[in-house]
Amino acid sequence: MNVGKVSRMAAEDRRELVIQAATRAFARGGYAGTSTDAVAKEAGVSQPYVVRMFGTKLDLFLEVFQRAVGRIRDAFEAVLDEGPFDPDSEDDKARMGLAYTELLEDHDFLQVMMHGFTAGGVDEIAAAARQCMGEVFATIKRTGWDDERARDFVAYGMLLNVMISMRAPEHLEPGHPLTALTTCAFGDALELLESQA
Amino acid sequence: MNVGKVSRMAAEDRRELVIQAATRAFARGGYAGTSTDAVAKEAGVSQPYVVRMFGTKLDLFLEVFQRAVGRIRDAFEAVLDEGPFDPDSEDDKARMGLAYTELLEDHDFLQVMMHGFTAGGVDEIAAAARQCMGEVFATIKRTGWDDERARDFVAYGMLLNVMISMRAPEHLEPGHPLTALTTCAFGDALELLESQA
DNA sequence: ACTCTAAGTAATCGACTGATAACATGTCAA
DNA sequence: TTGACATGTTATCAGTCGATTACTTAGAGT
Repeated sequence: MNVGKVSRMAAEDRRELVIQAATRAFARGGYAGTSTDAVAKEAGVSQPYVVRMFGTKLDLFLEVFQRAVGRIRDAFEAVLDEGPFDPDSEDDKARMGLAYTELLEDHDFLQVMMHGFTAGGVDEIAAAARQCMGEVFATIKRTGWDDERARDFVAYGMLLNVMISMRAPEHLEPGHPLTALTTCAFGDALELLESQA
Repeated sequence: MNVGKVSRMAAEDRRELVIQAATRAFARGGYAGTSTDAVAKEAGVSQPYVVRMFGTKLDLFLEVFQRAVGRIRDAFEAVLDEGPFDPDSEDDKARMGLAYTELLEDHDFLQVMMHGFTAGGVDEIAAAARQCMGEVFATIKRTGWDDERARDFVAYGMLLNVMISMRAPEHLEPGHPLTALTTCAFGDALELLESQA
């Protein structure tokens, strides 16, 4: 009987698969709230295999977290690399915003990112969060924006992250005060989000 | 031998004491990362007593979370209640900002708030987060600001919360990209924060 | 002084957690 | 074909978790 039997796979491919499963799992429960067994079940492998592949649960989370933030940084860098960027152009600013908006489709890694940012109680996670946030800010500064403008851009992104983490776009009750904030914050991107809630 | 013996106390007072201890504990570890025993030790009572006082750990967290957000809402309401508020006045806007800045001294309840906002994986916490965020937004709207201005105000607050959660103000390394963001985001309030790090 | 209620603890439970060790097997090179 | 290594699993463990039960005792009211 080999029902459900997992076919063998190159370790590197399997690792990739587990990281993506872990992203989904950690997105839901955060670092402390997600067991290595939950990750294993999500990935369709055994729990000890997950642990042995990454050493410890903390190492796994750090890898998942750094990838999540890296994906955002890459999206910004792609915009900056695709041609000259005018710091005074509203169009170019919109291009940066759009790059982020497109990422909103995948809730998982945004939530992982927020879990990492708020896990100040675990020293190694907090240190990684500061490092990653610094890198993202450095990338955004490549626009030529001054500190204040870059700061406001990051702040707006944080608002979107928080709203997604509390699943506001999936709960647009008419008349609820939060609905005004949600529609105002997400704008056109809202339809994009509803379709896959 | 009655060393360390806790003197009796009215249940209401003890409850208040446990809630404050729980705020400190949850600020560090979040909901999933904090045991009821950790709360009990912080409060100086036994673990079963903590559980029986609040029913479940979830009920305790919800109470702590709602108090934390309520404290912010109250700070804003105090500004709005102290006299007429001109939505076009930069001074009045600064008064709202200052109300928040003053709260930054207590990291604990800000971190609890962020843990609640990002705990989307626990339905009841996410629902409470949406409710509380909606109330805060409704309060801010009492300024007379339009949605966009209120949204930007909230966004800025979220950035500060995130920076505090990752303990950026305590790690101002010269040359690190994050340092620019931190100094730019906190401004004068930074000295206030360093002194009690 | 006595009693009765409310404040608080000790003991304990089954479930779960991350991690380790031992074992099994598919697959590729020779 | 066969052997050896990489890919996986099963079994297991000590520690921790939230919660329940049963017990203790301080202290207000009479």
